[in-house]
Formats: sequence, structure tokens, C-alpha cells
Amino acid sequence: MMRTIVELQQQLAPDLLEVLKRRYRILQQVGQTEYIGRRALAGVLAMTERVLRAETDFLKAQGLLDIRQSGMQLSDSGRQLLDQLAPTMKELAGLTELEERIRSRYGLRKVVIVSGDSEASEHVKRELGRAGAQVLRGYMAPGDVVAVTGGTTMAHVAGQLSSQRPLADIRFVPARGGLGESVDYQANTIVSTMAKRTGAQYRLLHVPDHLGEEAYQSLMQEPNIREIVEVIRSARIVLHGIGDAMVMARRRKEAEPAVAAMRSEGALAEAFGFYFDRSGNVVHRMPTAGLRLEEIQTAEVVIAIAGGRGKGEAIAAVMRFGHDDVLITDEAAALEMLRTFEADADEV
Amino acid sequence: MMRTIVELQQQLAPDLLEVLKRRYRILQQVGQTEYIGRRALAGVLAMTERVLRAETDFLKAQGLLDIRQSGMQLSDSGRQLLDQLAPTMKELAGLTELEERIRSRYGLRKVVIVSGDSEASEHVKRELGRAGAQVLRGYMAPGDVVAVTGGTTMAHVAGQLSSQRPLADIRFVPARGGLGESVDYQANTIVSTMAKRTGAQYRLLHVPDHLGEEAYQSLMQEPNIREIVEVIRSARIVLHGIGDAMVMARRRKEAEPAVAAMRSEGALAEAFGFYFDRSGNVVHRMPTAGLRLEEIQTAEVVIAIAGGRGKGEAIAAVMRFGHDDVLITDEAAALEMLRTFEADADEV
DNA sequence: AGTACCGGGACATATTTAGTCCCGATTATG
DNA sequence: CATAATCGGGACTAAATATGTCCCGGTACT
Repeated sequence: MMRTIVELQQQLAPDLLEVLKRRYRILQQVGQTEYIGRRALAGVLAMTERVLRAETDFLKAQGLLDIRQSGMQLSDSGRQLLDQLAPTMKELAGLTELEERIRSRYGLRKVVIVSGDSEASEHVKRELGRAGAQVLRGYMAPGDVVAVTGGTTMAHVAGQLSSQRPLADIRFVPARGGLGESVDYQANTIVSTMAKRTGAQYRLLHVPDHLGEEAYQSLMQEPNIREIVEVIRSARIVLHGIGDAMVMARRRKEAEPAVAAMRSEGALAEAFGFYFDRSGNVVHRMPTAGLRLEEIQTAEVVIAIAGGRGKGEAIAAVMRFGHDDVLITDEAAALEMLRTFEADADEV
Repeated sequence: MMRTIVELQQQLAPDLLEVLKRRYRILQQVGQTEYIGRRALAGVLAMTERVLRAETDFLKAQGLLDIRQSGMQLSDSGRQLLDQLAPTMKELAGLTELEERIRSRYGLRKVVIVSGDSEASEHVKRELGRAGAQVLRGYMAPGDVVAVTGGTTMAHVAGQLSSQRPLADIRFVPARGGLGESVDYQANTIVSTMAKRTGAQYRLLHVPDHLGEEAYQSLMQEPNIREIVEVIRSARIVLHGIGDAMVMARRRKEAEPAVAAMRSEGALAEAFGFYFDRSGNVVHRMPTAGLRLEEIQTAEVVIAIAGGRGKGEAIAAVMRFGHDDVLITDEAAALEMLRTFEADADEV
């Protein structure tokens, strides 16, 4: 498989691509306007004045921008560069467009798409994690409680999360108890990794995820359990993965009748312990000593992160549930989501 | 003319390419070694430990490098990336190789080559200026006197030179007096621009460059002239352009007999007021109230900067003169220099 | 057992970046 | 012709980041 130069560069210098993208956006925007001023431009591009200024100073030094007292404009070589750069940048801009389409169709606040297919490439999975970590960092504010689920994707987020200054007033908590999985991918483990990497606080929930009603009730009588559960339920930010319903059911060792019932009800996706059909209806739930639907609905920022072509449909299902604010996914899954959307539209 | 992606990127983000290059160099070096430690690697690559560490940490996070207690090694995907990147990087590495060839053949301390032909493209000219400014910054030390000649190339260097912190204890001086040229390209103008852009001191030499012996002698009796000339002659760093002999002679309005004499002597190149034949012998000089040959020979750092295919031969001639330490040029001129070198080798 | 080199921790300091406000000049507008 | 809005660029502080340097415990080879 031949990878494009952009993908190669994304591996060797992902943050540099962001710079490239930003400068390109500036050139593009300036190109669309006759004369535009720094502050006006900063407004359009949603940058602060100073950052934009650093870039325009640079672009001016490169001779790509003419800056005069009446505003700025592309120079001849700037316009020329913009044209020549277009095909290369389409790859990046293409994702931006894809992001916007997914965003508006599923009514989300924000969508971030990394290029590639995380099923096919370990590197894309890491990229997904990086993007997730970056988004999460952007939303965290002092005093926040961040509830996090498990999974390999989330483990990647944890691995890419960092902070120079310790965020001592942020608490990470698991959204749910433990699954019978490798310890590396359990919510508890991930929570502790995230907290360590950012210098934040964390609380763990040492309770099996899969509980009968009775056991659940009696556990909830325990004061120390209650306390941490209350913290969890106060989460302002929820960061969760999305799984395939049947795979998750098996992993959770759901009873066979329940699995059969779910299947017949069209269970397709799983997220934070709930099972969804393709329309985003909850078809199965389990008593949990963690986040309930209420908290998902009331949490201020619900961030979903999942990728891989095979997960496209599942992601679409959960997005239709309608309580997510932000989605971080990969190109393959995003394209699959669009296809799903269009197929459904045709049916109607 | 279709430009390659590397060239496009060089316009939009030249410094980012340096980062790319650096990371590639690291991968390459690590790939050539079985296991290598951080400090050893820093030595080989001439980087400080900390900078290298930042990069290796990054490359590790990208999964391109395996770091263990016994040292570091390329990971599988690192090796793969290195292979896939090779053709793209050849463009940059090609210049590095070219630099080394020029460097060793002309016995220089350092050679920097920017890609392209500054005769053909304004952008390459600017790049040349940027490279020159960068090199100069690298050599400047507190207390230095920097002597600078005129010319359009040098004007570009001045335009790209900058310093965040004022370099108040550095003095810029013109290497010679004024030529009858546009004021923008005169040494005096350039000196003042450089000083302003770096917060340095400067002294000007208000004396015509083209002087008869008598006038020269009487001017040198002037105490204030003498003083600045002494400063000029104490320069530790000399930054000069290189011109075509005949073009410069005409610009300097040399007397016709002198021009004819020079021509018959094979004058090919001009630099800091001296004319050189193709072997680097001085075939003509003029009394100057500026740098003399002695100072060129004793100055600690003599930096030549000139580009353009048509100047290749002239640059080669001045390099053979043998008192330059550093050459900054462009790809077109460098290739021409190599051709010149080989043609001469054949003759012998 | 000793030595040399390994990665990683730590930390003071230098440098860069970012946010913000001000200013005089210029242009559009009434 | 006057006035308001907008322009680029200067200035300055606070915050973030990069850098040089040394130390440490572990490991591998001698």
C-alpha cells in the first residue's frame, strides 16, 4: 500500500501539519476577501489576534501576503502558491469537510476526524488517541470531574494525554466498574494513567460491572462505594468509547437469553453500558454502579471516541441516541456513517 | 513549471522542514546502528542531549523508535517509514550531499545550499537570504564587529535577519564605501537595516568606494574616517556577496583601459572590491577605505553568500581564492560550481 | 567486582508564544 | 468636510516551552 506524502508526514510530524493547515486556511481566507484586517480575520478564523499576527507576519516575510495600512491581500506568489497547494491540501481539507457533514447530520457540537482506518493501522489508532487527548484537554476546566470508560481506544487516549502543569483540581473517575478484560483496557487502569500523566486526582470504582439487581442494591449501601459513585455521577465531562453490541455482550458475559433478546431487538452498538439499535434507541441496559442515562443526558460535555470501518454503523447508532456533544473518529468510520445516513434517508 | 511538494512546503513552512529533516536524520542514524544511546547519538548528530531527547521522546510516542535500557532502535514501523520516506527526503538529503561535496572540494568550513535557482525565482532569493541570516546569527558573538558588503542578495539577508533580544554589543559596519547604485542595495543601507533588526550598533562609512590614490590618502588623514576604518578592519566576521567581474566593473565605472586590462587577465569574479580570475588569483584591486586583503585573510569568519546559475563560475573563482570559511548559495550555482571543478580537473 | 553506558528524573534558566491594549494613519461614511 | 470605524504595528506582561546539565539506578560487558 502506497501511502501519500501527507500521511507519511503525519507520522513524522503531526503537529507540523496543523501549522501547515492553519497557514493554508489563512491564505485561503485572505484570498476570498478583497482587503481584510487582522482583527476581522482573526474573528472569521476563530483565532486570537496575536496568534494570527504571528502567522501573517510570517506569511508576509515569505512574500505570500501583502500587508498595507488598508488591510492585507494575497501577493501574486501567494495566490500562485494557494493554487498549487490546493490538491495537496485537499486531503486535509477533505477531512474538514467530512467533519462538517457528520457534524451537521448528526447534530453534534464538534467532530474531529483523523485520516485512515484504525482497524487497519496501528498508527491511525494512535492518531485517534492523540486527537482525543487534544480535544479532552481543550474541554477540561478547573474542578472538573471526568468520567472515562475502558477499551483499547481509550487506552490510546490515556497514552497520549499529557500536561506540563499538574492539573491538581481535576478528578478522573471510571464511568463504570470493571469488565472481565485485560487490565490494561479497564476503565480503572485508564483513569489512573490519565491522572498520572496530567498530575490530576483520581478515584477508582472497585466494583464488578456486571451485577444482579440485588447485589447492586446491597453494594450501593456501602458508604465508600456510594461516595465514589456520587462523584462519578457528578461528572461534567464524559469520555466514552463505542463498541459492537454483540462483541460487548459476549465480553461482558451476558446471559444467553438476554443476548438473544437483544439480538432480536436489533441491538447494534454499546456505549457506557447501554445497548442501542440502529435508530439510537436503548434496547438493553444493566444496573450499574456508575453513570446512568440521566448523567449522560445532563453531563455538560459528552465525548465519544471510536474508529474503524466496522464500527461506523455502531457509532452512527449511538450518535442518533443524541446525547453526545463531540465525536472523535477516523476517516473510515466517518465514511461508513455517511453511508448509513444516506441509506436510511433513502428508506424514508 | 510544476514544483514538488517539498518546494511548496518550503514556502509555507520552511522552518518546519528543518524539523522534518532533523527527525529523519535521527531515524536514519539510529537505523544504521544496532543499539545506540542518547548521548552517543547526540554526539554523532552534533545535537545537545536535551534537544535530541525531546525528539527521541517524540519519535517513541509515535511508535517509530523502540527505547530500552540497552539503547534505542528503530521499531518496525519506524523502519518502514524510513523506507517510504526516502524518495521524498532525497530532495533534502540531496542538498546535504551536495553541500558536503562543495565543502570538501573547495576546502570550506561549512556550505549551505538552498534548493532552486535564485536567478529564476524571487522566492529562492528570499530563501537564500533566510539561510544567510540564519548562518550569520549562528556565528555572531558578543563584542563582534561584522563587516558587510552591498548587493541585492545581502539586502535579502538583512531583511530576514532578526533577533528577539537586542544584540547591543555587536557592531555592523560596511566593508567598503558606497557604490553608485540604488540606495537600497548599498552596504551602508544594509548595515543600518541589519543593526536595526537586531538591536545592534552600527557605524557607516560615508566615503565613495571608487577613489583615486591621492583622494584616498587625504581622506585617510581625517580622524573620524580613520576611526571608523579601523573599526571596519577589526571585523571578526566578514559577510560578502560575489559578483560578475565585468558587471561590477561597469557598475563601479572603472576606467575603460582598466576594464580592458582586467578582461585580458581573465577577471571573472568580484568580491569585496577585488577581482579574481578563474583560479582565484587577484587580478585587480583598488585602493579602498575599507577591508583590505589582510583583513580578509585574518578575519575569523568570512562568509560568502551568492546564488544563481550564472554566478556559479564566479563563486567558484572566489572560493579558490581560499580565504572564505562559509559559503551560502543555491542549488543552481552549486551544480555549476561542481561542473567548473570537474572541467578544470579534466584539463589537468 | 568493576566500569562504562543506558534511559529517565529533575531543575534552573533562557527563549518563545500568547493575550491584550494602545496609537497614529487611513479609509469609508455621513 | 468631519467623524467613526478599521487598519497595521508597537509594547508589555504572563504563561508556556525549550534547553542545557547533572544525577541516579539499572544493565551489560569486561
